[in-house]
Amino acid sequence: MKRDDVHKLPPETVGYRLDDQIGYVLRRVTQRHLAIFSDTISDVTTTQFAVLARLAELGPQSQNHLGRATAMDGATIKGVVDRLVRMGLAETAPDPQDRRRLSVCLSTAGRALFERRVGDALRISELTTAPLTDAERAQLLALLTRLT
Amino acid sequence: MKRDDVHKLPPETVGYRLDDQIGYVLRRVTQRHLAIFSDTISDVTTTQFAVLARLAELGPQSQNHLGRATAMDGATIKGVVDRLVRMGLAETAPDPQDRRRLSVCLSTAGRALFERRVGDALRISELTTAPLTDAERAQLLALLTRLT
DNA sequence: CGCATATCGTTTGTGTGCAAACACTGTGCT
DNA sequence: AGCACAGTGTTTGCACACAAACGATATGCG
Repeated sequence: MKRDDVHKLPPETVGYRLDDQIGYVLRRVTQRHLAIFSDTISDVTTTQFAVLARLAELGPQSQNHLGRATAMDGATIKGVVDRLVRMGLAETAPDPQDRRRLSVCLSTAGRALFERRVGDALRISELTTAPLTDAERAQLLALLTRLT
Repeated sequence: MKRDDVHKLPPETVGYRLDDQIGYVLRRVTQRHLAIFSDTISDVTTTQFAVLARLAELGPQSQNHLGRATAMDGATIKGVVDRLVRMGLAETAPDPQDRRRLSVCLSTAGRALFERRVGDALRISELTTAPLTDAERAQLLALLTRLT
């Protein structure tokens, strides 16, 4: 780095290594995880599966509430729900109690798909963390959860 | 969960908690990191900054090679480079040696921006991992790197 | 030399994600 | 009753991210 310094990196840039930045590493790990997911579960995406899981867990929800429960903003959850409805995995209905709300629930096919794939979903989490021991796995999850 | 089991979660779904799945946690941590980044550096996005950093580090690169060096596929790196060029932060030129290649390099403004923001970028990584101690920070990065 | 193969860049289509603006509905307060 | 305010859903615009298909160019091998 001292000699032949063609690109003239100034002193300020010393100490910055892209590969050590948490954001860059997060992006790369996410990429690998998404690849593992789509290799295993090809009918829905990660976010779509998250919505199915929450609906199975919580039952019918308003679209906005569902978005908060799955960490998606209004515009995003709308797109996801629209696609799930188009695929016949979810159904929507206006809420008679509150006419602002759009109630979202699983269809029979959606529930069946979720139950059929839950095992695969658990295996995907294991595959993603396969290079780690069980203890390290738990540690990683604990550390990441604190950054939420 | 035993009584009044309206949503009839079958035995298969026992043991699946969305909040414990590595993919879901990764997505949430990434969301928080992106928010911190754009609060601190508003002129470029995380991926754009990664490209600037690599160009500063490696010098002029072909577009495809630059994509591999920043973990982006061909379609993605093209979009990022196009936007950087439009913003005047990068420049492209045909490679005389290999006419398939499009050589990409930093502009003067691009280099200046990178040097001006490197300190902020480091601070963003610290802010993102602020809930952790230094030891935990290092541990997290080491664990994540093994999942690349 | 000529051809198979690989690489490079581009385009199109689909699916997240966020910000901002908008219309409509509910609620609380006066 | 009336009005301000908050919540809900929708739309638009921008920015990744990947798959697939395509044309152009390079390279290696017979």
